[in-house]
Order: sequence, then structure tokens, then C-alpha cells
Amino acid sequence: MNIKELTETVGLSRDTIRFYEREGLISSPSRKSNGYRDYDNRIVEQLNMIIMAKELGFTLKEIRELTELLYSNNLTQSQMGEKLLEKNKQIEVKILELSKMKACIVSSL
Amino acid sequence: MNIKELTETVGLSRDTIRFYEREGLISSPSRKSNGYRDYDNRIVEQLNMIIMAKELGFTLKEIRELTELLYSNNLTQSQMGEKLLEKNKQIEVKILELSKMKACIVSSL
DNA sequence: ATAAACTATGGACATTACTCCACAGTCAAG
DNA sequence: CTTGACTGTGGAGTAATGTCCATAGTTTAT
Repeated sequence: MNIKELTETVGLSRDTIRFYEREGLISSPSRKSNGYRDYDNRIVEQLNMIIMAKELGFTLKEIRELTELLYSNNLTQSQMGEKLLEKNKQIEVKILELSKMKACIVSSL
Repeated sequence: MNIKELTETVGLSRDTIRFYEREGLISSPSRKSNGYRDYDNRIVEQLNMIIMAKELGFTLKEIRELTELLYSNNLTQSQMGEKLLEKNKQIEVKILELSKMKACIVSSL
């Protein structure tokens, strides 16, 4: 898949995708013989995850850490477990806060 | 309450609080005879709400809209209801997305 | 073989959300 | 009545996160 098709699939701009590549949020795709980037299908799921995480207030730095956890294997099982549990806790806190905001809004309806 | 006490209560810097005032996220506080800002207690709750909303990925612009809805009365009941329902929907989407991320993390533990 | 649409790179520019600075007035303690 | 902690203002500076631009090579259709 070339970059144009990818932009249409995930709704991010060409520049943003290249920016995420430079920043290490996604790994560098393989290249065709002409130098064009050639994405495989897994990138779509990864970018959708990134989009969601951003929408939820995670910084790119945090997202990079998370994707490194989810898609890499340069950590021991226990290191990964620990970090994932931490992220999980962060997420639970956010869910709780959203519930509070929701309650606040509902009560003023 | 002067601004120093407020910074200690909510954990935002003097500059940030003044910035939020300029940006219309909080209304301008009354002033003492010497010109010093004089905050009343409701500001604490408002700022805590703002802090939470930021943490959850709302932009300052969205937060301004939301607080204008919650703390003002220059809209008709039905206009307010409509907008609040929309915000409520946004929040429910976020909660769902967080649940997905949580599931994704849990499954990789 | 030319035009239109795609791709590459590097660097400049923009926006959001602060953060810092210089300078000055105010207040409380000793 | 001086010193230190607080407050005010306006404006410059910064980090994160893109976005745009100039220039140039490639591919596809006519």
C-alpha cells in the first residue's frame, strides 16, 4: 500500500504519517525499488490505535512508549507486565474522570 | 483568596491561571482595592474540572465551550440541552475508546 | 512525449498551551 | 523604613504537534 491509500484509509495527512515515522511512533515501512514507502496492512490498526490514544489525551511520547510495549519484544515479560499495568491504571483513572464529567453534565441537563 | 493561595490549592501556576483568564476559560475575578485578584471558592471546582478535561484530551477551546455552557445563562434551555447532550455523547465515545484500549492492553498481559 | 498525479527530502512556518522575564507597585515583619 | 514576599502588566520565548513549501524524481494515461 502506498502512502496515498494509507492517508485515505486512516484519515491522517501524508505529512503527519511521515512525522509519526520520524518520531518513532510507527516503524519505517519497507520501500519499493523506486524509493516509495510500501505499507503493510498492520499499519492501519496501529495508526487507528494512535488516533484513539491521542483523542484520549495521551501525548505522542506516551503513545510511543505504549506502542513500543505492544509491538516490540525487547523487554522481559515482567518489565512489560509492569508497564502495561501502569498504563491500564492510567486508563482506569481516565474512565473514572470521564464518568465524573458525564455526571456533572447530566445533572445540569 | 489571592492568587498564591489558589495556585497552592489547585496546583496550577500563576501564569497558567492568568492565561486561562485571558483565554476566557475562567471569568475575571473581582479585584481588591489594591488591584489584586480576589478569588471566591467556586473557582477551585471550576479549575479542577478544567484540569480533568485537559487530562482527557479536550482542547482549551472545547473546555471554554463546555464551561460557558455549565456556568453561564446566555443560552436558551433547549440550546443548552442540545449542546450538553453533544458533549455527553463525546464523553461516552471516549469512555468506549478507553475500554477498547484497556481490553487491548489486558489481552497482551 | 507530455500532462497529471503520485512520491521523496529538508527545512520553514503555524498553532496550542503554556512559561519566563523585566519592570513596577503593595504589603507585612522586624 | 527597609527587606522580602507577594501582586500587577505586557511581551518574548519554548515545547509539542503538526502543516506547508520548494524542488525533484516516478508512474500512468492520453
